[in-house]
Amino acid sequence: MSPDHDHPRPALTVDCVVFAIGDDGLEVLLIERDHEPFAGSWALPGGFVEMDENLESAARRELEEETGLTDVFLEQLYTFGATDRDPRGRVVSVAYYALVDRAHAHLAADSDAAAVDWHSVAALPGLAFDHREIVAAAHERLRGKVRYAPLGFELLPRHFTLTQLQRIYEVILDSALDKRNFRRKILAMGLLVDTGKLQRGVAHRAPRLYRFDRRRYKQLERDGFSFWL
Amino acid sequence: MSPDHDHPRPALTVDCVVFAIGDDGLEVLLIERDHEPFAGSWALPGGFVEMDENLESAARRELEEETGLTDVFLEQLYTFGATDRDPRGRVVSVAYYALVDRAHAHLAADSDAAAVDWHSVAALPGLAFDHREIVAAAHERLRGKVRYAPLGFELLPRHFTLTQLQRIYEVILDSALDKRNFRRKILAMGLLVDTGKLQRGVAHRAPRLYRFDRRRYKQLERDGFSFWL
DNA sequence: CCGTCTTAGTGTGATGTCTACACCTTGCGA
DNA sequence: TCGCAAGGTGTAGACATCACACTAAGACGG
Repeated sequence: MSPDHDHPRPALTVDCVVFAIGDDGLEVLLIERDHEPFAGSWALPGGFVEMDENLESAARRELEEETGLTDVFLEQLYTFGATDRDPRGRVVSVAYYALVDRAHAHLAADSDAAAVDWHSVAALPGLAFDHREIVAAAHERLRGKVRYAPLGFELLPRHFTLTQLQRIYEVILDSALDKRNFRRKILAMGLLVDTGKLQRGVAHRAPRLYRFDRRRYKQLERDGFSFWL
Repeated sequence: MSPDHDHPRPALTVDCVVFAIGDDGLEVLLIERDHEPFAGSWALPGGFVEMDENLESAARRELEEETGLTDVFLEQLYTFGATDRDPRGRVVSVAYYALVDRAHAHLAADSDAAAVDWHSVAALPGLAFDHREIVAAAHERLRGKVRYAPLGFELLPRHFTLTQLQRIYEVILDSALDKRNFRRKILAMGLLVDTGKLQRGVAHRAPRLYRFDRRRYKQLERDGFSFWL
């Protein structure tokens, strides 16, 4: 029994805005489209939702198929449904954004795409569909949410230095932060654990490595604590 | 040319969580369903998206058809797509939340609904589909966002007293606020204009009426100001 | 092995923000 | 005109934020 058997339905897709921090600041993962429409253009990884999978599963599946990425931080962003956003007809797209550690994200282009690559958010190429608008919405969400949710850690490896973490915030918030104030504040939250290890192989004094204590964060959150940078 | 002509599509609906402040605190507008599934249950106003309307238009249309409400503050909340959320088959729903002034919202039940009425969020009846989950998500969004966006004003008439405004925040944040501190802070933002009028017909000293200066807010926002309560 | 280079790591004082708190004023209605 | 109920107002102490500069340690090259 169909809910509206005599009723035409929009097609439903998911799209993923994958962010990472690179040498050029904030970057987004794009694929080069192989097929029409917009063959040859860069676009967000994504595709049609299957009938037997929920939306987040569809986003994760498409992401893995088109870029090789798995086990990433992924959160629903917004649903885009302008009637003219796809030249093929009515297509509504549920957009997600993901955060990954660029250095540890090993990419694998898929048959549907000619290429997969990182692009600086500050200098995007022309994008297919309304994908530029989707990236802009994701960027804004990231800027807003990074201050009150522990998102920064998702862009780093499990063990990281405070300087690396500070750089994440400086890139996302697009402003310089004071080293001493930053360290004091972030350590005062009690969410970072000193692993006791030092970063090796750098041509200067070796910095301490920390990790984010997710368990403790969830605990504190339940008790009414809120992350604030 | 269909984007996926041989591909089955989920049905697509919109649902609206309409909030207002009533005597019992935060309230939500529900309709009593006339038809199966869930005939007789309370549910959120909503319905199927037409092929030639965008998502927000669909939400506004359904809201007007089922409750009579027009010109409300409306913002997209989240898209719910669990495969089993509708017993009729695969239905994905884009949820919106709306804020209205309960005193000035004149309701008109529609043919699709046996009744339309306000219900305290603290004591909801059993709801159809996953609508309880949707209300919970909307409630959480409202609690979070009311602190950094000027949403409170949407729940009041154009002209309001500071005590009315304070009550809005107390109800939503579920905590008592200090009168002097609240007034100082909210007036310091420079977003309220004293209309020069007084509220009449109350059995005590007549309070001043203010209005929210939307134009000035947009101006300040562009200049990097951010609302904060 | 010594010097140089580069980033790590650390404390304080001044300034602004937040919090807690109590009383007089005003308008209405009895 | 008296009582009632909410309106409207200031200050001091605690706390958080900001600006700011030097020494420490490790790597590398000569």
